[in-house]
Amino acid sequence: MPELPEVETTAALVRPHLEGRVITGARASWLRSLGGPAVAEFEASVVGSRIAEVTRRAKWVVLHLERAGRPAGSILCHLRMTGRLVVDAQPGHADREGAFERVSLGLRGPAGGTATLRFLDVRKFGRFRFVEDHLEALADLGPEPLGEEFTEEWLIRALKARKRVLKPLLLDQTFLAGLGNIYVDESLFQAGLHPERSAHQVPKDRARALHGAIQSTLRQAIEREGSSFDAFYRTPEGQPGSYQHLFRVYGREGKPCPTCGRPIKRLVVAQRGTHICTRCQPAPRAPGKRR
DNA sequence: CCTTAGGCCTGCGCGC
DNA sequence: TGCGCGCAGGCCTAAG
Repeated sequence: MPELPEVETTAALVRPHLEGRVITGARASWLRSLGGPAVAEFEASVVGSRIAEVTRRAKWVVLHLERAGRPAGSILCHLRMTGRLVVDAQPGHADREGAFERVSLGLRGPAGGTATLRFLDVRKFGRFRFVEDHLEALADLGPEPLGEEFTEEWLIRALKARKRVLKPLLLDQTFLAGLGNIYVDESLFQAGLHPERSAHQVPKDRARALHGAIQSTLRQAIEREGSSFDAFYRTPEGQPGSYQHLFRVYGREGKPCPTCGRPIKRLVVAQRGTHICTRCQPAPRAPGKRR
């Protein structure tokens, strides 16, 4: 559950269980998840801090920490492919999911109640790390697609300035932060753009369409709490998101295009499975080839 | 600057 | 049923 809408959903769902609680302990069973430091070092950085606020930036969940009312660094969590955050009211019950726990934090509430934040991650690509300065750590990210900076004019100029293939550019988090494979495919379809077009050749009206497509796709996905494919990967509350039912092209190879009825094609662009309607998203003219 | 291949990991579904 | 293969929502690195 790893693109912007799924991360937004995750942050919203853990927020009420985390804000205001104090970290009383830390454990890690997969060291790479911590992204560098040893467990003891990580523990020393976070234990005793209070989680003041839970926010999202791009595909990162940010736990803002405080000590004695002053900022004391952040925990940055990236779910990558299979990461999940769950909060248990009762610490440490060993169920099926327990096997995939990589990091956990013991928590104490203002009223004294305890809980456990668990970072679960089947494939171990995700990260759960402490940083002193989250702004510095995330400085390379591009604008938020639902933020103020991301305007039609910004996108028109930004596309014009880049000589890159459209899909990998949209997946590049330093260009625009938060899109992944699913929402890029869905947005390009909605905008009528072929994923292999050159960014600088996208006409203004298509760029405007893309801007609208990205925002509406993400907003609708957030409304439906993201996309969930199988029974295992779910929101922290155990409920699947439902946006997958609204996919127009992603994962729909061979099924009819919702607009024209032609079968959806699957191709590989920049090593990523890519889904398009060849009629609604016409291919770019091959270089050197006329009419 | 850009692009591609490989690596990181595990589990699932498919065809044989 | 079992086995090998290809696939997966991400992203970093090295090399061309």
